[in-house]
Amino acid sequence: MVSVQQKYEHAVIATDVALFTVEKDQLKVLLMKMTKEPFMGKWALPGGLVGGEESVDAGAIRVLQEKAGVTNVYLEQFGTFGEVDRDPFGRVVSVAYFALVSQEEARMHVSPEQEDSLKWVAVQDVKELAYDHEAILAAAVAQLQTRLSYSNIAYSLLPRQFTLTQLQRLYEVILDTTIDKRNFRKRVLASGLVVPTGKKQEGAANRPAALYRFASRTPQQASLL
Amino acid sequence: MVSVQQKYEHAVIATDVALFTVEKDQLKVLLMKMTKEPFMGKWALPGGLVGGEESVDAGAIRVLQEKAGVTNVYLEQFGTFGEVDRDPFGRVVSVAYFALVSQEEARMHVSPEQEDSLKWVAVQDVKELAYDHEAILAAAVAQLQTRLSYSNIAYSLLPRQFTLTQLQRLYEVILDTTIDKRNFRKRVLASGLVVPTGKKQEGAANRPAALYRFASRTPQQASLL
DNA sequence: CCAAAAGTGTTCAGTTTACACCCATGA
DNA sequence: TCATGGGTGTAAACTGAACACTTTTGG
Repeated sequence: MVSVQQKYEHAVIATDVALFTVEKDQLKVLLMKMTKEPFMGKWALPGGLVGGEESVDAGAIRVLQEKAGVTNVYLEQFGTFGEVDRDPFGRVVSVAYFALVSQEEARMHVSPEQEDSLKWVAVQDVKELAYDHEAILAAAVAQLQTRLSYSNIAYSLLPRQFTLTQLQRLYEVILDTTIDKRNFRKRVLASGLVVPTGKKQEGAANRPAALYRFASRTPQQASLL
Repeated sequence: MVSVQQKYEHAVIATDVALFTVEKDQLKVLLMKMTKEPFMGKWALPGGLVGGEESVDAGAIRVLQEKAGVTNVYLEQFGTFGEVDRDPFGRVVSVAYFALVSQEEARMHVSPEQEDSLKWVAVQDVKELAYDHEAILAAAVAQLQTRLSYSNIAYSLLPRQFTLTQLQRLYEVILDTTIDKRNFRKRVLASGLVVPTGKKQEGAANRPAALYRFASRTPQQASLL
């Protein structure tokens, strides 16, 4: 498995992962602070080199585990970035993924005391990332929007049980639109992808909302809207 | 630009390109015959290694030029295939693209006498390709279908001037559906993406068809249907 | 005059949008 | 009792789908 490697100039393969969550009506992405030159102090998407004996997908899963402490999340490859000069360190081609976690998982794995090295940033507030990560992030957001519109992946951004208002806000935040409440509810329930649990939310200073769950928590191509 | 390369195990980057055309009411893809073991005699998508000083996109353009003699075509990256064992030759990660040419260009660059090493095969007749190219081709076709539905890229599969029936057949062949003629014409003309040239086809044993052209021959996101 | 493909409108059903008020709870 | 978000239906506009016959040419 090494015969090629003497004969050609090589590129190193890396993966970068845009890990998203939705919190406080904002789409947020996990960023890490770079500790080495030439990007020292700048923020970047979590990433890492792919090992010689692991698949690229496995590399992305490992990066998520090692850098963000997160496992078992929705993960989707959306593009490969291969400009010669994208990494001043050498010839590195990056295969980019996006991943989704619920707000609870997000908080569980990234503690506030890590804030100096690892933090959740609202996508709209992201400025100046290392490498070509601004372009990668922009592509990740675009892909997330498309995917949300054509699949049930919203399940991976919400707790097991949720209210229809939570679900609606999720769509509004990610797609950056507003949706009519009555029309949204009609369509979501008619789709059959979301079903009532019979339970109600407790403790809010208002009428308690009915709780729903996704009929299936495996990715499928079908629109809620 | 080489500092990384002593420290890690590397993968070699390749690109594979699914070059499509539509001919005789069939979606066809260009295949090459492998001349080396372990795939000698098998057919594969044109592909090649990416050089150390060229971007991955540039590599794909070069592969198209060198292997198929084709330049200046619509080219889109759609996925990266990174299983460890996908290439028995060594650790090769492949960035996959699809490309589109009109039938005239297809014939111009691939002559019938090359048939033993290079040929156009109807996608539905493709069997057993080298490497993981069956999976790559399947993904390419899926991406082509999606893209055709949401953009004007059909322009790159047709001559500059074409009849609406040609355009409709193109959609029917690629999307594998049938479309109502009157509805199709209404929508295409209403879209404004296709405009009449005022000319008519000559020489057919039937009523001559009006010739149309695409208002713009640069890719844009907008649906004809 | 025959074969072949071009060209052309209308109706109906289903879907999408817009829109405003009462309800249940905790503080 | 007030503030907060939960929950509900209908009418109008629009969009998509179905459908058949006449026209023009070459042979």
